[in-house]
Amino acid sequence: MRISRSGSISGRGSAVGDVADDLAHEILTALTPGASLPSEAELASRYAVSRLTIREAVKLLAGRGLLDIARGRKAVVRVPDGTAFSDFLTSLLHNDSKSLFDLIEVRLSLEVQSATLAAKRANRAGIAAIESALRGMQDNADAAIKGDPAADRRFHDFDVGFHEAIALASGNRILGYLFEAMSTQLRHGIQISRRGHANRGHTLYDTIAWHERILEAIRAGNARAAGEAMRQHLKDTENDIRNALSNVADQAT
Amino acid sequence: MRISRSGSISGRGSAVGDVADDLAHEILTALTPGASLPSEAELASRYAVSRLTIREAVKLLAGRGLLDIARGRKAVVRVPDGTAFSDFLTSLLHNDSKSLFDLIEVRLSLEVQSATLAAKRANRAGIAAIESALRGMQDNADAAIKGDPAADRRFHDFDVGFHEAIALASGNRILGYLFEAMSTQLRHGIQISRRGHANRGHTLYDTIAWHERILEAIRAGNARAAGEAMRQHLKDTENDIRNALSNVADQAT
DNA sequence: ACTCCCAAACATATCAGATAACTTTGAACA
DNA sequence: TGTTCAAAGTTATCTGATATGTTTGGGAGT
Repeated sequence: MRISRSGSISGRGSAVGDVADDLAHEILTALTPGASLPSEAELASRYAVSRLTIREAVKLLAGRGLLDIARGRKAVVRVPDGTAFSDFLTSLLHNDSKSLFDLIEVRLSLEVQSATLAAKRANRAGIAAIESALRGMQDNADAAIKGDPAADRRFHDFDVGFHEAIALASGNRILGYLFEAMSTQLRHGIQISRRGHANRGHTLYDTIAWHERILEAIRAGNARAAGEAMRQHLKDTENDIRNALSNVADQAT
Repeated sequence: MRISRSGSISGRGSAVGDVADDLAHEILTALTPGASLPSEAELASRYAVSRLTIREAVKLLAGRGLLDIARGRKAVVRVPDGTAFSDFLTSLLHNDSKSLFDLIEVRLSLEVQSATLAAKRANRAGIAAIESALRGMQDNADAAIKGDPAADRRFHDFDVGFHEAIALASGNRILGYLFEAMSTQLRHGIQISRRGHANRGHTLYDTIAWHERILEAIRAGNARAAGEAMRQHLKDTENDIRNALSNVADQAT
């Protein structure tokens, strides 16, 4: 079986491919996320193929991220998210550290654009979401610095949430999905970066200060300033990650 | 079955998931693209499961774009490309025209970065590839303008090839994959854009002129100028697409 | 009436064995 | 040497059966 350029599963003479194509089309056009597919038995009789063929087609679509499968339950149409892209990245990155920095480069570009667009387009709700994430960081900073691991994790989650809120406020759905996928992949890198923070004497308050600056620019509708602040913030983060990685390398030798 | 955050297929209690995870790991670490997987029968005995279980796991990985399957042949490890991401985009875009412009926005950001990085990093071979694509456009422009459809298609292909060569010359593999995936999705939009060209009195030579400017900046190692030229070129393209779409809408009414 | 629990119905997960159809390979033949 | 073709290898699909998880509706107990 071949996956064709159009994204369809070439099913010339392949029952599984035909069924998968048809199901994919139906999922994308007629079904809403959260809806259930008919049972395997019903699909089998509808397409006049065996249950096995249906199962393989459904597996194929699950692999593409269109369906969630669980034992005892019908297959459920998946809410679109960045997972498929994240899987794609996983297939490319493996353990390559160059790929990590490639990814950071791409993220920088996309987040700068997110901030720029957010400054132009964010509505009240979008700005409120960004503010709320920032407040979460502020509320947990003290405890995190004192060594409370739960607060530390909350701080980190709000940090990611801040960036995600900006991606969403950009009004560009694709940016949102890409952010989600990349942030999954970067989670490891970010943890390294926070160790880097400690090494460089950064404090969580520095991070907060950067975020405040970004938020302020977005609130003021200053697209250029928002993008530039984001760029500098991420450049900082990138440097931290580089330092942390070289420290790890040093300790290894 | 669930797809977990790490991109692995959660196989808690699921034979298919376990096998798929293990195979995926082996594919990514031990096998090179083009290599064949063992036969289903051999895998079945290796994992001590039935052939069916192997088949479903393989289907899952094929859906994720890791394997190519064909009847009568062993499954082949796929050369990484943008297809998985392209499929992902397909599941998001369907027929939404807003999504098309979302995509154009993202592409602009990524291609500007590609041009910027290419100016910094492109080696002789990379620049030669860009030049070669540009030459292809120049060689086909006259015939294309005179109405030769084959030359017109070649011109278009070289146009895409020019942008792809820049993405590759950026030295960032992820940018290359993303470009490939997005260009598949944008093919339709680009065709509309070329109709827009005609409407706005643009000529293919204008396109060539833009490309020459971009190439010159890359050759000179002027990152800022390369990025800016690319940005303006794509802004132009975006406007053409907008005009073409509104023309289509006008004709429809 | 209301709540809790459990068994039956439903649905997926996996196995086993068999046939069909396609690809590759190597030996026989011209 | 080159071509043909049959056999072996491999995937594609079907049928039918068992195991295991989920949902649901009715009955027991309060």
